[in-house]
Amino acid sequence: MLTAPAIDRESAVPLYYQIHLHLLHQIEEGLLKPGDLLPSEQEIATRIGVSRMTARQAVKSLCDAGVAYSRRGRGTFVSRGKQEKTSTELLSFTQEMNARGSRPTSRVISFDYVQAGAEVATALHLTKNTKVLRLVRVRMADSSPMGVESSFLPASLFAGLKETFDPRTSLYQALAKQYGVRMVAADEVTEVGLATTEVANLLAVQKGAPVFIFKRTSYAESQRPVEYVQSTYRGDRWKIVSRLSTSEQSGGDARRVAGRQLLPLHAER
Amino acid sequence: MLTAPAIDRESAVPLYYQIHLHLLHQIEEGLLKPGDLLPSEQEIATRIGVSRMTARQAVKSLCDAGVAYSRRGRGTFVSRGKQEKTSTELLSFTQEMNARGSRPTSRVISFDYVQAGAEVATALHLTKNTKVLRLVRVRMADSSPMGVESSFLPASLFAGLKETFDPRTSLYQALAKQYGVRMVAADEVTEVGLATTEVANLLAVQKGAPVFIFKRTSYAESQRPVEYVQSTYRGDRWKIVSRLSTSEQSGGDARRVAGRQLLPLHAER
DNA sequence: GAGTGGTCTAGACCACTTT
DNA sequence: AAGTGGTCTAGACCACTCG
Repeated sequence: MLTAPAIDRESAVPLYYQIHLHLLHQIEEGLLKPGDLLPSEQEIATRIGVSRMTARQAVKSLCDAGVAYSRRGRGTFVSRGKQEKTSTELLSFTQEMNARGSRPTSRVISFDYVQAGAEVATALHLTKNTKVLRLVRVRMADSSPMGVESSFLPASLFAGLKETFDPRTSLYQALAKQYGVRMVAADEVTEVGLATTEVANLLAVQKGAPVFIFKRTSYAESQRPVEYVQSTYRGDRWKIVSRLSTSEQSGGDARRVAGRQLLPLHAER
Repeated sequence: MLTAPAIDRESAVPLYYQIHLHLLHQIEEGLLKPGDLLPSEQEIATRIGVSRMTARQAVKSLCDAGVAYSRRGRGTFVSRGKQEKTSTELLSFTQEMNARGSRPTSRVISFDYVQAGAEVATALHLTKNTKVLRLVRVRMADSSPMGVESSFLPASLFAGLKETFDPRTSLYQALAKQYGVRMVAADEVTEVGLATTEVANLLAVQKGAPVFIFKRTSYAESQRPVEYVQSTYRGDRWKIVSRLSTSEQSGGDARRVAGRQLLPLHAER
């Protein structure tokens, strides 16, 4: 009933993406339920008055997002699973907490220059003892501590950052605005560990409590590593939610991760 | 030098995918290094003699795989990072270990019918106490225990499986062959925990050692949940490696996971 | 046989980046 | 101004699935 009026050819938003959003909206509203058949590419094309390639691009982007999946000769179906909010967000603490209605805050523990140790130097492709800027923050949700994050940045790349940056604000925004540095990729390693005495005090847990340990190296324009972050998050407050889907391309057993979320746990025990 | 001869128009392999493999090969061979510019879509099209849309599809599929990334007005660049083997495999214990040259084996602890508890019943959309088939295995690499996996399957869906299935072989292959059941998606939750006495004995670690806890629900044709797996993996032997890339589509701060691997750790401490 | 998604063509215009 | 990727068109043939 509201297929045609939902599309605006004058809009700056690409047609295929308008169709994408339109279908996604119908799924979120429950008009299309998991397992339901989406309109065929041909039907979308004729109903909305676009070429089939454009309709196809819209459907393809839904599949890429893990919201639907296609079967040759049969059609495209709505995937099952929590379509809670956007499903491909990840790991930005502030965004994540805002999306869940908690108030994210940070307590700055330290913001200073230190010499790179072996691990930091390797990650940032520096030589040991090179000067790096260190920012240690306790991440809190509604004044309850959730994790500790230590960020390391090459001091040479961001001259003056320590003087101009307010460590209570967004580091990523500051890097983009002041230095034109945009992150394009990151490698992240997740391990498990036990809370040390120091971390236990900061996070208000028992020493020896299980914790997530994240180590992330972020790259600008995929060339130079510009940030290394070590994070320790409370194991009793977080879980990682992944949505996996089988890879169709060129058959086989490979899988890919369609979406992933780091979620707070219900408070227990 | 070997652009044209690498493409075979008579092959059943799609043109765009042949081009994808061709470029990937050049990257793996080091002819194209991280940060290097790929040939433009127009150049690929004219050099190989395909339409630009086909060349574009090849480049797009490389970007989808996290191997490259595009910048409007500038070009498409090779991503940095480990292109070790295929980068989008995940979590199939047997594959993972084979790829790393370890010999994967399993020790079957139990293979029996049990009544679904609350957690299993919820995950499989059954009522509590429904009969389910349970398969508990210790996963080993070179005879060293790496994790414990408990699989639960609705008994009603797989009548006779207990009698015909050899629990030392691949469960997924058996489901596909005997019941025509193919998994299309899965939801996975990763938590951290401490080894219980029972798990500690099976995994040969100290009680209270940190462990990964995976809980995965797999769906057939994205409709019915057909398998629920609880896994406990040694925290001193595994890490999760994720490759993140910024999402381009319609600007914003969202990220997506391009690839993920569960890797064994070097034995330490 | 009718309908579906998968692939492919040969053009086109645009916004953006670099020279 | 030239080159790039982003989008879009209006067709086409194919392999596959289903009734």
